[in-house]
Amino acid sequence: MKYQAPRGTHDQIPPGSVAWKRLQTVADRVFPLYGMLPLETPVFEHTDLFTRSLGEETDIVSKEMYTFQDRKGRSLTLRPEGTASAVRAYLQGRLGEQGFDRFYYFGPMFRYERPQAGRTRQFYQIGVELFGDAGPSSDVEVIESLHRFCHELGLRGLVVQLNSVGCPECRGRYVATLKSQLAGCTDDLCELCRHRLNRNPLRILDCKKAACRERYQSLPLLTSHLCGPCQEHFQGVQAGLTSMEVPFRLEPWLVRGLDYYTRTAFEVTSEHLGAQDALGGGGRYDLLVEQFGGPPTPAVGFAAGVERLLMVLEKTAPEPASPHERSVYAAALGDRAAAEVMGLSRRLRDAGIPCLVDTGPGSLKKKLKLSSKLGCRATLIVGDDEVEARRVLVKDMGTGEQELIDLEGVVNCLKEKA
RNA sequence: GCGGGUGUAGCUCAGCUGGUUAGAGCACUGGAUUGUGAUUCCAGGGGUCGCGGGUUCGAGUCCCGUCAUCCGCCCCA
Repeated sequence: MKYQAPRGTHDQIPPGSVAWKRLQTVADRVFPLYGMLPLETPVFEHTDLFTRSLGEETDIVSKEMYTFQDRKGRSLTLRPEGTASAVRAYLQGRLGEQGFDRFYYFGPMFRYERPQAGRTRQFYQIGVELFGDAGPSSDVEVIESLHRFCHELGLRGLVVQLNSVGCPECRGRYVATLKSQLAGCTDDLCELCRHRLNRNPLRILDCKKAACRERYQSLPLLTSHLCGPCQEHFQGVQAGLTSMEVPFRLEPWLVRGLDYYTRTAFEVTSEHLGAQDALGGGGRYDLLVEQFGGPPTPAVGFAAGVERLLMVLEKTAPEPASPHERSVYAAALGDRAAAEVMGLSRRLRDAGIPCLVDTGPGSLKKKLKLSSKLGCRATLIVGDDEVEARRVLVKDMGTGEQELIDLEGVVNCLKEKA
């Protein structure tokens, strides 16, 4: 074959594309339950939008962005995440002024990384963003919507990992103590952590190396350094989750990678995913809207990885039914039958019954084989005899039983069986 | 960005230290059944051995490069 999809990209093709579409259908049902409305933004934006909101020091900005110049020399970037675009669209469309302040989105994101299990260069996220409410109930709604969505998809046993990263004031004070406490023992830290200590001190808490983790055991927790209002908010989120029966676990070391997060940070992981185990995550970003030049507007949201959700589903959920389980296979034998079958298929579709028409030259054996392989629930057999008698032979592909039905009665017969 | 594994039929893979026409299972096509699938039996089609170069009398097999993929690190969805 001459061409293949670029590195780190994938087609969504049958049979997997059926589950892919189903996930979108579930999303379209679940998120509107929270008053969230669909939001779609361009897949590319001005590069500044991302560098300024995510933070120059983050991995995404420093080494993972698909940045290019257009023909007029403007620097554009394929979006690596959805929140920055959502905030931009929220402000540009003056949505807040119209009372639109909760949204959900589904679409591709792009990061230039080395592909591996659960990581591709183009991947899809489904996410929500809530604007304008500073109170903990928004955090709870966002987290509960993610939990409900996963549950509706068929994922079980997921636990939300929860933390608070405070606000600039209390986090700043905490980072200062962190630095002073570690200043004397930088030699004990891994190379990466020494680097982090200067660039992005909070991230050292996230270090996976056993030696570092042990060293950090004795450090004070960020959550015990929260200022009064942040502490109160954090408590409120926990109380809300408890009363909404969303299972969560406090994870004091959880630090989200992007600069814009304030207060609530959370993540959902799965043990079925290997090294890339994050299914979704999010948090509060109370300062981002203002930073973009909008009015002070608190906000909270999450993003989940579509491919990863489906990977876990595939490993844990029962085998999905055939994509054609509701369909009927209409097999015509001969030209006269073909005309009859075409008319019949129209009436079936009018009645909402999916119908695969086969008026080709193959033998009945071949047609039945295909019907069986595709998993159709029934095969309608129409040959010269049936045309003559104004009847259709309806064969149930599960039981093998077949029955001659009046042409006029076929639709009703199949409706009853469905 | 770093380290390692793999690439042979549509799919899953076998192919010993280099040696003649590269195999199996499943799938596909045809037949036993000229109108009956998911079980059986028989026959058949299908391969630039990822791609490019090198070593050799000879390369699927060895070497180099390249592309893709997988696993780990980093990070995240």
